Amino acid sequence: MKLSSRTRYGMRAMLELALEYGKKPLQIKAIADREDISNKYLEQLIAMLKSSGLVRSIRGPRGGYMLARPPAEIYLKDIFLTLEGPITPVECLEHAEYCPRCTDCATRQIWDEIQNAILDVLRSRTLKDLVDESAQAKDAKNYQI
Amino acid sequence: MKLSSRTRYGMRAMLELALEYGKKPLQIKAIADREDISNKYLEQLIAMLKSSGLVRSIRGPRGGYMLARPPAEIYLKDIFLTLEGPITPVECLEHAEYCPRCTDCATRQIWDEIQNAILDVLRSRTLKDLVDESAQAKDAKNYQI
DNA sequence: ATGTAAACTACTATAATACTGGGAAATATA
DNA sequence: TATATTTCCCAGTATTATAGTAGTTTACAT
Repeated sequence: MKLSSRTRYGMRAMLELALEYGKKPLQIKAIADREDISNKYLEQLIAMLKSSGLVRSIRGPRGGYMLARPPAEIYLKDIFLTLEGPITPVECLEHAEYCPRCTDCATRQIWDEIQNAILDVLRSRTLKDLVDESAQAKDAKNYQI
Repeated sequence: MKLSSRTRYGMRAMLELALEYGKKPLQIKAIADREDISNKYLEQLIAMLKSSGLVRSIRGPRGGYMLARPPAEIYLKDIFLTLEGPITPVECLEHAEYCPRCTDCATRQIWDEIQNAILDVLRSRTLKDLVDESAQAKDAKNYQI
């Protein structure tokens, strides 16, 4: 039950874009450097986020990427689903054709609950929440010094 | 975010054992047949469950497997953790050494919440709950006919 | 003694992940 | 218009985990 690097990297990249929202476009290289992610790999992840409509891009010099909408309108669920794919612990949750195993149904309920528990977390938060938390964390750090 | 077959099979096998609790030991072959799981593969899964103390065995003819405790005392969390390993979406949740990425902290909170959401479901249920649900499902089916 | 069933060890195919590399297309700037 | 910059697109690869298979040994009820 580990998260793929795809999703971890992608989520962090989206947070970087959110922190820069309203300013100049952010280049792959800049994000990759800040987040210590392989340039080329990140490029592919951003492509996924772009094709799902979460990110826009500008080509050429001074180009880069930016969020397609304000951070407050981008739910973590959308980022997650784009990168990690559908959250379906078990096949028969999506394709509920005839289930030959009677004992499977009882376990299936559990997988269903888990799926919903995960989705609840991801639906309750937007990128703005992450931005705010980042700012708070930074403040707390500064006070410590 | 898919569940491994290991965990799906294992959970179903445990439910079979729970349904048979207090009766005669259940053989690998019987479970594998009922749940349509590879004999040899299931053998390995049961071995994991045995070494984590959830299952006992009797060798030789008329032997087989049985739950080590009553179904009501076996939490799904224990089965899950045995088969799926620790639920750690992100490394730094377990090994919280110095985290070099400030933006990672905000995302980390999310992974932590997800982890807890999953654990809450798995801690709230025992095998007995699954047995009861199975019985109910069977009843409902009989009424329909 | 015989057959049954668990226990142990080792091997293997497949698929997904996490990359790397090369070039083509767009575009701001000089 | 030339050039440098940056996205875009396509293809290849190493590593790893998963989901098995196979064969042999050990325990034990009859």
